[in-house]
Amino acid sequence: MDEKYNPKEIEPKWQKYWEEKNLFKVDTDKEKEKYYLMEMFPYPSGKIHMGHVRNYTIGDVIARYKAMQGLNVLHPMGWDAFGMPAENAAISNNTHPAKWTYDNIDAMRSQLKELGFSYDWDREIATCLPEYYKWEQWLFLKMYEKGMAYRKESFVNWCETCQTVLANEQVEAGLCWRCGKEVRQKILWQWFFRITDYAEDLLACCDELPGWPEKVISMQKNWIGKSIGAEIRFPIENPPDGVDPAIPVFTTRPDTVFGATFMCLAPEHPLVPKLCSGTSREKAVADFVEGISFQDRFLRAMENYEKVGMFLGKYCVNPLTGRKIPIYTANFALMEYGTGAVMSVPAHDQRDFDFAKKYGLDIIVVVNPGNRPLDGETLTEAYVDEGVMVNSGEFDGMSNNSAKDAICTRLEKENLGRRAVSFRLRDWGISRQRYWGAPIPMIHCKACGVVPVPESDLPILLPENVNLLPGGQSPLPEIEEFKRVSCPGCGREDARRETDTMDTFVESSWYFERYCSPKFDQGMFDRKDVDYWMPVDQYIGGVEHAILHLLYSRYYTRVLHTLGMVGYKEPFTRLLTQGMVCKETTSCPAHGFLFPEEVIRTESGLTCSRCGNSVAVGRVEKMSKSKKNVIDPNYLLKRYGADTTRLFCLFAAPPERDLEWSEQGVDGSYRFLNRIWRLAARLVEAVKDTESFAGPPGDVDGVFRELYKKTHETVYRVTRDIEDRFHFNTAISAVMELVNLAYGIQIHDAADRERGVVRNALDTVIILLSPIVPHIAEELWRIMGNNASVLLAGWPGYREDALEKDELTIVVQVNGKLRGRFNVAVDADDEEIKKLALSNEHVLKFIGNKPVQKVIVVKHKLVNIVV
RNA sequence: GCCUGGGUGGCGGAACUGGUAGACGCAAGGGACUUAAAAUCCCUCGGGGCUUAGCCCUGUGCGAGUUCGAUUCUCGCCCUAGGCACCA
Repeated sequence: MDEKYNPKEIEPKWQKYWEEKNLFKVDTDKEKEKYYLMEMFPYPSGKIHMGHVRNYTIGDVIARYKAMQGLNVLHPMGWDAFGMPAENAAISNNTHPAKWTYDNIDAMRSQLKELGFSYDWDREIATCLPEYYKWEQWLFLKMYEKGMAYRKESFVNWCETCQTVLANEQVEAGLCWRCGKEVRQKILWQWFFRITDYAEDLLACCDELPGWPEKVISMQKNWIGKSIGAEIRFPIENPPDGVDPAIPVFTTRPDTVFGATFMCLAPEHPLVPKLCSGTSREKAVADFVEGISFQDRFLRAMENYEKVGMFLGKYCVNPLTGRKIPIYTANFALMEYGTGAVMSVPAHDQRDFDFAKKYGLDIIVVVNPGNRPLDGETLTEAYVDEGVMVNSGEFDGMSNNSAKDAICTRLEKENLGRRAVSFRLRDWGISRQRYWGAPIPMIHCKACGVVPVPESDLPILLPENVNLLPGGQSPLPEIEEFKRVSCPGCGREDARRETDTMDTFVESSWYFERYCSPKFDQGMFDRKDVDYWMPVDQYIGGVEHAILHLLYSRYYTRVLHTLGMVGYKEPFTRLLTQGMVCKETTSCPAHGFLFPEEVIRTESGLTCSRCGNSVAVGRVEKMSKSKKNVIDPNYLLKRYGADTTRLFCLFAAPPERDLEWSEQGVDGSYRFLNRIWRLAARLVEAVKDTESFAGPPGDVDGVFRELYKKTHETVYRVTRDIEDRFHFNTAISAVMELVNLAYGIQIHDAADRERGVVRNALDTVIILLSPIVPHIAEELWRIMGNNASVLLAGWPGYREDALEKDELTIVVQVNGKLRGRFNVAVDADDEEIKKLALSNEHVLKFIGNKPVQKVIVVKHKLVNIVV
C-alpha cells in the first residue's frame, strides 16, 4: 500500500469503475422497496458552483446510504436547459443557444462525474430537447381543453431588460428576479394556468407536509394568502345607463360595515371612467388615473405609501346604514385583489384613516375597546383590535368577532352580500416573449380565433435557424416559416402560430416524473414507473425556490392528478432546503471587490495582488460572482480532490444552515483523510488476514474492548445522525472520535481476536465514511482485501451489548450544582447509588450539617441531593 | 407592521425526550521529531479567582417564571437573518 494518500490517482480510477460496473443504474422493481432521492437540477450555465457542490453532496450521501441499506434508490440528474442566459450568451458570443447549452451540459456533466456523484446517468434529461418539451406541449393542450389554461389581456409585469413578462412570483421587491432591473406594468395578451382553482387545496395540504421545513410551509401559506370575509354590494346612487346598479367590495371586516364612510376603486377599475363619463370631473379623473399608471409599483412602495385619490363625483349607499357615501379612486386600491373596490372604514383601518384625514372624510367608530369609548373626531389612529360593537344598530353590544358572523347572516338574508374568501395568489402567467423556451402549441386564426395545434402535429419544434436580435427580443415573430401556418380548424392559409414560449418553470414542474421513465415516447411518463417511484421521498435544494418552483410543482402535480394521470397530489414527501454557501468579501480601494486569489497574505496583513494596497475584509455573504467571494470547485478538485471537497461541505455545518467557507477548514478535512490513510497503512498488514471480530464485548479486554465498544457506538451514532436528520457534521465527528481512539492502539503484541477488533474498527470507519468520501473508502476497502465494491458491503448494524457501559459514572449534585462523581457497576440499583452519593466525601462537605430534604435519583445518571 | 428561523468559547459548531455545557474540527500556545523547515505526533485551551497534586465562583442574548435541576419548557424584552407587505 502507498504510504501517501493520493486522491488524484484513486478518484478517477473508482469513478471509472463505478461507471463500467453500472453500479448506479436502477430499474423499477416491485420486489424491492424504492427510495426516490432527487436534488434540484441545475441550469446549465457552464460551470457548477459551490452551491451545487453542497446540494449534490448532501444528496449523494443520502443516496449511497439508502442504497447500502438495501433500498432501490433512484438518484437522477438532468438539466433545466431552457432559459434566457443561453440567449444572452448567444448574442454576445455569436453561438447558437442550443450549442451553448449542450456545450455547458457536457462541461458540467464531467464536473459532476469528477465529484463522484452516484447518478443513474442513463436517466439524464435536458428540458430543451423536443422529446421532453413535446409532452409539455401535449399537457398544455389537455389543460386548454379543460379550461385550465386560458388567454386573457391583462396587466403584466414587464422587464425591459429581459424583454419579457414575469410572473408575480418572479418579481422581487419590484425588481426582476433574474436581472435585478425595474419591472413595469404593461398590458398584454397572455396565457395563464388557472392555479387559483387549486388555491384552497394547495393551502390546506400545506398542513399535510410534515416532512417540509416550517419556513417553506409558512412562505407558501403566506404567498397563497387566504382571507376570509364577505363580499358586500353597495348600490350606486343614480347609476348611469349600462352600469351595474351596485359595486361589490370584498372585506375581511364585515363587522365594520356600519363604519364605512366612503368607497375606493382601483384606478384601473372599469367603473372609474364610466361613473364620471360626461361629467365635469371626467378629465381630471382620467388625468389622475393616467398619472397612477405611470407610477410603477416599486416607486409607489418607495414613496412611503403616500395615499392619493380623487372623488369621482358619484355616491353609493351603505347597504346597512343607508348613508350616502362618496366614491373615490385611490392608488392603494388594487384591481387584482378582491373585486378591485374597497369599502373604507377609517376608524378601523389605518390606510383608510390616513386617507380620510387627508381628504376630510367622516370617521365613525363602530368597534370600541372594552374599557374606553372612542370618538371619531379625536381618534389619532385607526383602532384595529377586537372590541364591542357600537353605532351598529341591532349589533350593538356584541363582540365584534361574533358580529362578523351575525352581519354576514343578515347580508345573506337580505341579499346584500355573501360570505366570501379571497386569495392573494393569482393565476400563473406562463407566456414569455423569448426564443429559448418551449413553444406554446396554439394557432391564431382570423376566422376561428385561438385554435389548439392538433396533437398529431406535436412537438412544435423550436426553429433552429434563427438570428438573435441584439435587443434581446424574441426572433420567433420574425420567422415566417415558423409563424405562418394553416388553421387546423378552417384551413385558412393566413393563420399565425403563437410565438410566445412557456415560462421555464413549467419544465421544472414535472421533470421528477420524467426521470421515472425518461425515454418513454408514448406520453409524458410511463404510468407503471411513476406509480412505483413517485412521490419523491426526499427532495433537496435551495430555499430560494421555496415559493416559485415548489408551488408550481405542487400545482402541476394536482393538474396531472385531476386528469387522472397520477395517483398522488403532493410530489415531494420530504424536503430539505440546504443553507447557502457563504464567504467573507475582500476589497481594495483601487479595484473594488477582489477574488480570493487576488489577495496576498503578508506579515503586515492582506494586500491586493494588483496594486499592493491593503485589503479590507467585509461581511460574510452568500458566494456570488458580483461580490467575487467565490471558490471555484475546479480549484478544490485539483488541489484536494473530490473527497476532501465533499467532506468539508458536510462537516462545516448541518445541511439546513448556512455554510461559511474556510480554507483552513478544508485543510483540516484533507488532514483527516490523510490521517485515516496513515492509520490504514500502519495497520493493514497486521489485520488484513484476520477475521473481523463480531463476538460479545466481554470476550476482549482493555483498550481492545474499549475500541470494540467505541466502534459499535459509532455505528449507532452515525446511523442515527444520518437517518433521523441528515446531520452529517456530527456523524463525521463520531467517526473522528473512533479514528482518534484507534490511532493510539498498539498492535504488535495483540492476539488474533484483538487484531480482529482492530480490523472491525477499520472496516467500520471505511464503511461509515463511504457515502461521504466514496473514493478513499473504496480504495481502502480493496486494500483491506475485499474484492467487491464497498457500495455492496451493506450498512453495518451494532450490537446492543456493545453499547452498554462497563461502568456507569454517576454525577452527584447538591441543590442542583455539580459536586462530585463516582463510578458504579452497571447493575447497581438506585438505593445503592443513593447511599454512595450520600457518603461521597466531597459531597458531604456541601451537605455539611444541613438536613437532607430530598434525594432525586435519575437512573444510571445522576443523584441530586436537596438540603 | 406581520410570519418564520437563529442568538452557546477567538471561530465553525456539539449536547438524544429537562439531568456532567462546550463533543468534533479550526485557530492559538507549548512540547517531541528534524541540521532546519514542512509534514507528523503529544499536551493545553470559556472567563475570573484561590491557600494551585487540587479547589471555588461564574458562564448558553437580557429579565422573570415553572422545576430538586433549564442551553432545553412558559411569559416579556433585545438583537439578527430570511420571507411577505398599500391584499381591503
